[in-house]
Amino acid sequence: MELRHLRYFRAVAEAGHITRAAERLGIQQPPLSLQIKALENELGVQLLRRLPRGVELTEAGAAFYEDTCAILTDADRAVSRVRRVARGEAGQIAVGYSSTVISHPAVKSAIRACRGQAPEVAVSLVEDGSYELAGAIAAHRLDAAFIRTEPEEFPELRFIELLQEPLLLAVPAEEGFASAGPVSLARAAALPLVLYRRSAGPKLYDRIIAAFAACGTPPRIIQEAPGANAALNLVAAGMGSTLVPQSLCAAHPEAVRYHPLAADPPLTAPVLFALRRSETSPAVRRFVSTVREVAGK
Amino acid sequence: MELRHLRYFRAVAEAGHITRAAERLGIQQPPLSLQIKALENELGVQLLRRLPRGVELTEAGAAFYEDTCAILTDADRAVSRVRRVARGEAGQIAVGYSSTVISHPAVKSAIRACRGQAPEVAVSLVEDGSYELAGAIAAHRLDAAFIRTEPEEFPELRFIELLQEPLLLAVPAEEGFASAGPVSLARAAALPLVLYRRSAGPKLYDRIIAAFAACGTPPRIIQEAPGANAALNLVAAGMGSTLVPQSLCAAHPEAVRYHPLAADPPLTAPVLFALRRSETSPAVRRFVSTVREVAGK
DNA sequence: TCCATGCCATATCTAGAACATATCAAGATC
DNA sequence: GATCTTGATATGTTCTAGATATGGCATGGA
Repeated sequence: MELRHLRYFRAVAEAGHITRAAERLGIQQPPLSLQIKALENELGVQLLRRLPRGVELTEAGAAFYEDTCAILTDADRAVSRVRRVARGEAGQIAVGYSSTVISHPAVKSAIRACRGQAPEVAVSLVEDGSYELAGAIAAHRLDAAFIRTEPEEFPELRFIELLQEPLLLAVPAEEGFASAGPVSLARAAALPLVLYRRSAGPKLYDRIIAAFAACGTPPRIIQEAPGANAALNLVAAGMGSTLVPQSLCAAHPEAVRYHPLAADPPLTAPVLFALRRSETSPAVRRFVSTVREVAGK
Repeated sequence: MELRHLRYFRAVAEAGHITRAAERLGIQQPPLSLQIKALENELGVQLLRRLPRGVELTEAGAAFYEDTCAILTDADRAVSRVRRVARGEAGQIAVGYSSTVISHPAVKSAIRACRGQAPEVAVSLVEDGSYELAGAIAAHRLDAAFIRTEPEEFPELRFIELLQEPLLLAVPAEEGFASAGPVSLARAAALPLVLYRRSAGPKLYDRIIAAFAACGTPPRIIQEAPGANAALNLVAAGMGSTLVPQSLCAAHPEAVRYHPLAADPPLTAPVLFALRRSETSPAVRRFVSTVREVAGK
């Protein structure tokens, strides 16, 4: 049995005439009669009652007509679906993010843009640390990720810098400076600092330490936190101050005050986009190009 | 696109090798390669990545593989279903019954036997009067019916007498005879009678009247009821006595006493099975033969 | 009663497609 | 670098879908 038999049978069932169905199908009547008979033979079932005028479905034929229509529409749907998947308009992608990037408006709008452009792509989001995310991408558990720090150990991955955002000084509200204006590194160094631990992002960590050192005011680090969000929580609790990427400034609006940092060169934290160099999935490639487009990179 | 392409693609996807899939399919490798390529061309989508060892599915190929399997199993199911329908093992039938036959054990067991033999046949049951049921069968709204009276006006229908059951005398409990034994027609004639109206079943009605007349004791009919069940309700209310088919003797066990009728020849009511002479549906034909088998007719 | 009409079935032919055989090419493995 | 594995290509053969021509049968009108 082939789809041709089903297409022919459907046409005959709907026309009620073999001759008329043949016209609609663009073939002649005898081959259509033969094909229908071949189908009946293979099934071992009479599908049509031949009447003096036209044909009508038997009980079995009526049941088979239902299934025939379902199969043919499923086949059509499968064809259009595979084409959409090949164009990256359907499918599924798994995207990771580290906790300090998801609040950045550019990241949010990138993900929103993807959903808008390819609503049939199911995007699943996973939060984890930069290193873990990179490993998951290399192991094909994820397809891409927004991270802060570029791990060195993954030559098969590519990292695209989407943006640099300034670091802010986050101070407990009750100890805040009078003005909301910029604060110099020297003044910041006078505050007791909570900082995330170096292993969570050594490059930025070293840049911060070096910046303080450059203006002759080594910072006073009184507490280490596992990450920037944890450090912010400690600030909110009044334990000290810290430096966080600007996009976190919506956190703890009551308990924490955020001040721009006056530093030269400015202290900034990057948002990186990680993906496999040899990516084949059309949905992922489409996602990647949308993200780069939105970020202008 | 034909089912052949889908069968071939499924085999290749599952084997991961074109050559090995060709073996399983019982064809040679070159035509299989060509068929797969033809499928890819028609879809305009690359389904396979050709590797040094075998092939693997692309994203689009994986999506298409899912749909392919669904379509192929649907096609197989459609084939087996149409065969079951043709054998009368699946489908749907609409059966009618008049109110006084459904309680007969032979009717119940006939319907139960059909459900047991062809559980995939959906049986819908409709209650109505004998004339209405016959009309519905002739109009193809029903397929068959269990009735009491054979209407004359339907030459296209066949009526099979499944059984004859004796009539019982139903008497209000407080007026019952002392013994549970048979009651002669003459004694019954002394009671005030409730009888269903003649139009509901003229043949049996006339037989009853004639039987009374034959022993010289015309009955005293004090009330007419639309049918036997309604008459029984009146008996239960103490309005009088009536004659009902034996299978109704489970009704009103507290309020009504049932006595066999001593009459020669015995007064009996038939159960008829009505169906179209030109029935084509295999499910209905199967139902009919099961009913006749169970009834021994 | 006869003929015209409409529609499906049968017989036969042809062109195209599916499949087989033989061979090649590319990458992997030793 | 030789060999093996595996898919691609080239070419011939078989089978079958479809075309053409014709027959059969029932219906409807003259």
